[in-house]
Amino acid sequence: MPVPPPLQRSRIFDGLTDAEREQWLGRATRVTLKRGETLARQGEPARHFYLVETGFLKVLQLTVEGTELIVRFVGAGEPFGGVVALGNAPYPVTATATQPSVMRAWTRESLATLLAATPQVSVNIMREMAAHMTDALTRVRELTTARVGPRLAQTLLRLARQCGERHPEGVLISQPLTRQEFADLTGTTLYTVSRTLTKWETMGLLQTRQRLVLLRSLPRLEEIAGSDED
Amino acid sequence: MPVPPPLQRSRIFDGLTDAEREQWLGRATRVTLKRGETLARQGEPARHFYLVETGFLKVLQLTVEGTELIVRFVGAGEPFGGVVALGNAPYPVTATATQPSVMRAWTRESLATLLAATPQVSVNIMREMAAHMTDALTRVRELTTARVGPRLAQTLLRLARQCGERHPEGVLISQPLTRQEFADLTGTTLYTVSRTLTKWETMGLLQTRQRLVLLRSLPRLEEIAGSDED
DNA sequence: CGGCGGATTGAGCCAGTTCAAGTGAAGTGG
DNA sequence: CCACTTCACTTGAACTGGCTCAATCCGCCG
Repeated sequence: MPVPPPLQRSRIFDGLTDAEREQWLGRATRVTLKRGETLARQGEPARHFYLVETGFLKVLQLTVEGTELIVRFVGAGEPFGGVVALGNAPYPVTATATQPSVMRAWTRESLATLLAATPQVSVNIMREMAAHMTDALTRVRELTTARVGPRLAQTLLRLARQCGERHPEGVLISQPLTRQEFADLTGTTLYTVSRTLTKWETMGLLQTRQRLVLLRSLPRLEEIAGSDED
Repeated sequence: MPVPPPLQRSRIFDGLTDAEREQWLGRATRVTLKRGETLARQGEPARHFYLVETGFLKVLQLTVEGTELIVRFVGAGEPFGGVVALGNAPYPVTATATQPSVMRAWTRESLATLLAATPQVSVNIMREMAAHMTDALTRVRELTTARVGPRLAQTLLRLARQCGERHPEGVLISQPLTRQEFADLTGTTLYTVSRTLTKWETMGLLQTRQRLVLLRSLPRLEEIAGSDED
């Protein structure tokens, strides 16, 4: 069986030989998720390590009071649950499929065995974690300093990086997101998002059609993101 | 030579035999820092992995514009630079001693060798990272939802956990911090911090003397931290 | 068609920022 | 030992970004 392309390219397997990659994939089981199904629930024991083969996950953190924080999105080739599956901590977040998705899953035991054989993968997992850490700190810094405008611009640019698709007239954010979700990601209200996006649309910076956003001028958005005005 | 107590207890060495611990410490060099000296600078190649033997580090992230974010404090027994020393990424943060400090340092090469011998340590390092990740996400969530009062209370409680000292009348935050630093940690201004702390002082929740803060009622601070009022 | 989830837009308001002035404690150098 | 500077903190007063609430609109689906 040929290895599916998105998994071939996964940065998790950087530095491995094809044989080693095969060895990993051979030990994995397949999990399919319908749109809206939950892969892992915050607080449950972390029994598996996952890699997205196709589809998209939304990672949430919930508070005791019920407010939720969108932590990140996980696309094809990206891992989920790497750290916790090794220790025996529960999942610190909830992961839900935002579209029909196929995952590869490894049990804690397989993971431990495979990591012992190919320790390079733990370095790769740590690198991913470090990147997420940097992202989280960037969000903290933005929230403490920047105004809403620049923050929203940053959010759009980050999403473009995470799930952007080339498009004749710019970059399309391929995930359909509601104004509320943009607001959650940016740390504001859906009203302010609506007003700001409308303003930018009239300025020709972007275009929205329903829940999709097409960025038409990355440079000007970057300019806004870096300034302290909007 | 006996192993110094703070390193004995370090969670980084959880699950290791005494012999393995000795093996780690035997490969480490000692670095001493004066107050204000910088151990690692953001952007420089990460050549070492460190463990604090005595003292205290302040970890900062700097933006291109020069604003700085206090990421966390690192006390005795805690590691610094764990992830990046494995990949070959540069340090994503700057670490400065806030008091005279002694560090244990391992080169990338030693680290790789030792981790191969005692893989449990990588699990421990990942666990630390996961904890920091959770902290960062908690900060993000607070910044997007909570008012200043609860956030400041959370900051005080977090500091108490990170560097609190038992004291006859409560818990003393052992690090001297300016109002500006509290403001940076909380995501507000030094003026608001000053006003809020003054108010809480008159309510008997805490006491400040110069740059030190003594928390006199953790339960009431937790109550404020969890509410959406102040 | 009506119902429903999402988006827009207007108006008012307030938490918290900003600016400004003043106090006090800790250095520093003559 | 005392003037002078510096740094941290407090407090008052005014301003405002963006939140809140409410009304309305739009597109989709059964």
